Amino acid sequence: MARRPTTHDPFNAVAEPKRRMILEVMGSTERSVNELVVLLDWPQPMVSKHLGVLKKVELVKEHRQGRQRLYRVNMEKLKPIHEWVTPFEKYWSESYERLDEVLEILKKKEK
Amino acid sequence: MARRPTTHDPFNAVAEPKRRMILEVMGSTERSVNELVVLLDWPQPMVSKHLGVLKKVELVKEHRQGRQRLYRVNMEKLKPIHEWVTPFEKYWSESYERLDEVLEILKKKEK
DNA sequence: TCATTATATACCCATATGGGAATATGTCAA
DNA sequence: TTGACATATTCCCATATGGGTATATAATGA
Repeated sequence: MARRPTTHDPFNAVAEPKRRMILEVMGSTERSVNELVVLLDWPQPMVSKHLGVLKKVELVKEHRQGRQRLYRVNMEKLKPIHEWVTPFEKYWSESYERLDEVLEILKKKEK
Repeated sequence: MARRPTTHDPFNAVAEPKRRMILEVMGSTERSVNELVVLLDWPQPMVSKHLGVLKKVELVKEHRQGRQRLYRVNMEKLKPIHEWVTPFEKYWSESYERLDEVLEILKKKEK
């Protein structure tokens, strides 16, 4: 089996920095493709293609309006990423690092 | 340019579910390769190869001890992922969704 | 030295990638 | 109908992937 496609899930879709930038730039605002092209200063096909990936994993919702297509971030689909990474957060503090050392020392003393 | 290598950064490394599982299983505990092989019930080369990727992006630290190699999660490298996804969190609550609708209605009324 | 244990590496292959350029589709307005 | 605008799609290619199997490296103990 090869690497899983970028369209397989949000984790893969978001591994590409350009797609993260799109989500950042959009924020909570609905944007047309052209607005994004201007804001990001990328070629239009590039924006469309990345939006296509984001749409397939439902990280963005598309809404047609005349000849424009308006996109907005679907925050729900970012939840799993947040929920996966958050449990590790409790080990980040320096105090925890020190606690860890203390426990190691105590372990050795027990012997 | 092709897709960026899995070893390019933690975002790419963690896009693979098996590598996320390794980090979950390790938690805050130092583990030898064989312990992981037993805990995960995967072929040993598979574990080693995924650990190799995680090591290259420094998501794990390696510590040799006799013929064993002990690995532990390097929580620091997970921070950027947490920090990237967290700002979107404020838009997750239902109340915000409703607020958004209210604002849309107000906008229409202005016209 | 040799056998054993612990781990890493090499080889194979089908598959998707992202960028660029060109072109297609779709929708409006006159 | 025709042209202009907005967006999507197609074609190209070098490159890395993850799984499986086999083998290499490294460290230990007898």
